[in-house]
Amino acid sequence: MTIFDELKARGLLAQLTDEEEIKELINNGKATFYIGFDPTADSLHVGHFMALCLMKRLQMAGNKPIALIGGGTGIVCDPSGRSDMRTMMTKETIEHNCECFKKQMSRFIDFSEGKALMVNNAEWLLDLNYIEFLREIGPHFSVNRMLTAECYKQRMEKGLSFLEFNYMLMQSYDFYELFQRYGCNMQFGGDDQWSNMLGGTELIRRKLGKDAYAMTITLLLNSEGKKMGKTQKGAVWLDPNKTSPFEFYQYWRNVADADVLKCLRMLTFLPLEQIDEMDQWEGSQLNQAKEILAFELTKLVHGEEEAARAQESARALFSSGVAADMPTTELTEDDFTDGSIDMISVLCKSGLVQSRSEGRRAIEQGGVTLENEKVTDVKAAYGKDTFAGDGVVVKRGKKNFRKVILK
RNA sequence: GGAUGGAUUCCCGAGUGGCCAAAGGGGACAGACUGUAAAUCUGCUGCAAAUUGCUUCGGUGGUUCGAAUCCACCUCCAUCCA
Repeated sequence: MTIFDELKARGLLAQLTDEEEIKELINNGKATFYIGFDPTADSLHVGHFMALCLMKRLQMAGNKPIALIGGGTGIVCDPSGRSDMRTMMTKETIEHNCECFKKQMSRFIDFSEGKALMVNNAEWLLDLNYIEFLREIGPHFSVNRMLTAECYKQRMEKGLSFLEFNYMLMQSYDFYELFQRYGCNMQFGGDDQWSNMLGGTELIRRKLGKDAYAMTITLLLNSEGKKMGKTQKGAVWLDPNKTSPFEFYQYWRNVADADVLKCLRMLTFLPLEQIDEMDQWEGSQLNQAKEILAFELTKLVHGEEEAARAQESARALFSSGVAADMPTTELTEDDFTDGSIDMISVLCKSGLVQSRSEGRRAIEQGGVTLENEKVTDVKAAYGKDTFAGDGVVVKRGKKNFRKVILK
């Protein structure tokens, strides 16, 4: 199976400028392609993960990836797919974020011996001269055309600043620069980037009379049509300090039935035949598929050892309610008044609840257990001996565990 | 620069002097049912020393016994005109 057919079979491809040409290029390892990453946070998240996988897949097929970090574009905001304006970040923050991105990406992509490149568009964007830019690039963009682009259309309702409006020009200019500097002939990106990407290929054609290609990756949406990789706490990060391997594992372990197969296809490197086989599974058997998904992804991001640990913890927690390896909170002598501590304080200390009110509520609703015993009294209090030795397991709801131990 | 409309709790959105910690919906959280899924049902959703008290309706000041609500100024947003 060629790389192109595989990408297609995995459902990764959304829109392409020229299917035949692109097929030819990537199947023969002749593509030098880039994907842009906006440094909006100090860690990559699941949304970027798919792009990284794609880069890896194409690299394995002999193509050369360029990871473009938006150190320059990050200063303005991309209006695509968002309904309000992003808050502006300081240059220092952006630089810091770029550094973090670099480290994380090196884990996935082989940057040795020029097999891949990482560049920052701050290099050429920051020193641009406004008048020159207008003169060189401005004439090639029609405002009328731009306004018909879906991403701007939506923002016309809510308001769109000139700053954001320029994002397309900058992204197009990036492609133009990369084409000239590194012979970059293809751009990949999220499906919401389509119009920005087309801007680039057109700019190259108009300025240089050469062909360049663009291809978008299907956005990873769940069955409800929402972007995956988001939780109420925010994004699911690839940085283990921001999202622990266990939480990361649990996120995938808990995806809806309807989404498992799609995730397996799009995100893992498991052979398609194996995935097709799982497609036959039904009902509770799908639970196994979820375990596989969670394990595979955790392995890719955090390594096999961490993945195995997360899996073991999860299995133990959900079967017996105890696991060797789980988040632990240490209590000190000071936490005890008159030799005891009340349950609500324990919940707060362990971070299982945000406030005492929330803790009270959780107990009232029967959502709190200590060593698998339901806590029914809001005022329940415990002595030091309860937490001595190996400590106790405190549970809030079904999926929030914490070991609490006396130091 | 001018005119008009607007800013309410995580989000949408009602409230136009006291009965307002603020309707309704969404989301989140907890319980039941399950398979760590979905759907459904129930509860719950500012904080705390918890039948009470404290802080919150863009910001600052004012009127009033009493303000999310009235007045003044300011900030931001949208629409129209230039």
